[in-house]
Amino acid sequence: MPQLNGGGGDDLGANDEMISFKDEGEQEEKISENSSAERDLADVKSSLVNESETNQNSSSDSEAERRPPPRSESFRDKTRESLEEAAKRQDGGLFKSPPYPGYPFIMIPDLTSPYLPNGSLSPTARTSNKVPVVQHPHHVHPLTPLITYSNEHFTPGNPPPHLQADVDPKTGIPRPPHPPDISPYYPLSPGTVGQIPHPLGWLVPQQGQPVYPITTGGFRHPYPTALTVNASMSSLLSSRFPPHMVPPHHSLHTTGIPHPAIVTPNVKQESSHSDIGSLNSSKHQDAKKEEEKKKQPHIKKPLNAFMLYMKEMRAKVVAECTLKESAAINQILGRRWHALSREEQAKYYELARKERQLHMQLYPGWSARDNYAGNYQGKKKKRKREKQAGEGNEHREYFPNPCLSLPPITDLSAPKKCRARFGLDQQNNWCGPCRRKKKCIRYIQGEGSCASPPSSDGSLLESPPSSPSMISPSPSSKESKPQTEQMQPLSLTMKPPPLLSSSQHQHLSMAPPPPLALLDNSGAGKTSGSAHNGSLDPSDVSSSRSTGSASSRPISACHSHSLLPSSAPTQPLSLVTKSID
DNA sequence: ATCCCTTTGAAGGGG
DNA sequence: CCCCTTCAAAGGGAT
Repeated sequence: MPQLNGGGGDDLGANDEMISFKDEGEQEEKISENSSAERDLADVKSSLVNESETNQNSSSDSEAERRPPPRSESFRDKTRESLEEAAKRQDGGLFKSPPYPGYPFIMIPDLTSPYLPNGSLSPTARTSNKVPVVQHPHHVHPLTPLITYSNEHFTPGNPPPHLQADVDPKTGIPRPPHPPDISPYYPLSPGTVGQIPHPLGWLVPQQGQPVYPITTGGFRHPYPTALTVNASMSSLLSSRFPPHMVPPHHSLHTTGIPHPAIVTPNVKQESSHSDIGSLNSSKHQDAKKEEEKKKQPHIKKPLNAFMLYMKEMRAKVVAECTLKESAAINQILGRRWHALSREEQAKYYELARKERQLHMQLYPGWSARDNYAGNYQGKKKKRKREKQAGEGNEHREYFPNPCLSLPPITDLSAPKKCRARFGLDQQNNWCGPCRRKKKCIRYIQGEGSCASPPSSDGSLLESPPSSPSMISPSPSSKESKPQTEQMQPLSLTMKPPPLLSSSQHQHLSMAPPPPLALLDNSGAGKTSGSAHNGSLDPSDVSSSRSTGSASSRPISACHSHSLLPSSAPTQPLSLVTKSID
């Protein structure tokens, strides 16, 4: 470890990644210290971090490791600290047993450089060289092991015992998180059919062997830590790097398997067409081809935590709600996301972090900007959503789904956050916090329409969790969170549907009360709330995005009516939707 | 055939 | 530094 900075950082350590969780990254560190929640988080993270990392550290000298975004680094360092602590606390140490069930083995690849961008080794070679660590029982691509994410999915063969659980009872085959539904995070271009539809499929070194499998339940596997990642990355680099993007050395290995993130722009068969094309056009086409060549395949952005979560959960939601419309589903997912416990979210954040890291390594030169409309051929135009000022939101009640059955809150009276109410165009009218992407004062306070009735609306079922931050005044409360996971499903499940009314209540009842959250609330306000753990506080997050949340969220409707006690008022209710009444 | 919708998070750019 | 915009997934709906 590069220096753990010692103890100093314990607390902070936890935070680092937390940033993601926190809405603004504000403060809180201090507060959090005490909170057990933090610890939990820290633990989680620690768990996430693989020991290997520590090992790596030793090797850390290599810059490669550091290469990763500063953030990550900081994160690591911090995490390490936290990790260490956690380790002490938990196992006493290393993850003797995998923190997460899914974690089959620990890889301890040799970081030394192979992967480094500079490095030019062939993956295989590297792996071979490297530290053995545990290998996957079955035939896994050598590289695969490197990535600890989860093996489950891939393992065609037999999953490790602990993994068994994930195995689909029916088939007996280890199943991917959400079976059929989930598509690889990075869909491959049509041509690449062979690829595995695994959420993190693109990580898979070779077909069938996804590197980052996601478990159904959520990512239960410990994330390998940078180490593994690096290793995996290196392998990936060598194997998948798009030539153009790849530094010379990397180009060496081309499996030919496109990285999920890489999408060939509509390219599709144009090239072939061109071939076919008449001579006349040949010139033209040639030109085109060349251009295309120039144009690099479209490399997609790495998925963020929420996107990963969506991928994983979408199928469930669809099944539960029978909805198909993505917009509606996404709303639900958004709520569920907020409902997730910190731990759960942490998993996704961690995973996302890794993805970003990997992505960076794979495509060093890539910039999100590259994907902006027009920057690459594939993309057509940007969708600009300029919703006209006020209008947009208000009306927009996009609510197709019965599950969501809540009445769209179309009318003005409906409480909305400034962004929703006024729209982007009229930001002048927004309250300060909204402008800053913070919690809407008006909305919360209840000024005008903003005020909150919404909170009341039961929609909160899920929300409770969402606002955990608010809620939990006491650290202990945090612990309660776990429920959320279980709960989640409930919340959404509305199958009965459309007419849930009575049933809804039931669900509601089932739904986890907002246990955590409500209490604390705002006072602490965002600061405090979020603060405690920093990162995870969903509420903050939501708040940050004043946008939609405030506005009606039909979804919640699914369940119901509000459980929330008025107590919560201060909180942003972002999640709350209008009650059916 | 495209874009929109919807969600959260990340990143880039402008002021 | 703050804020805004765009994109990532996804699939029905709208244009």
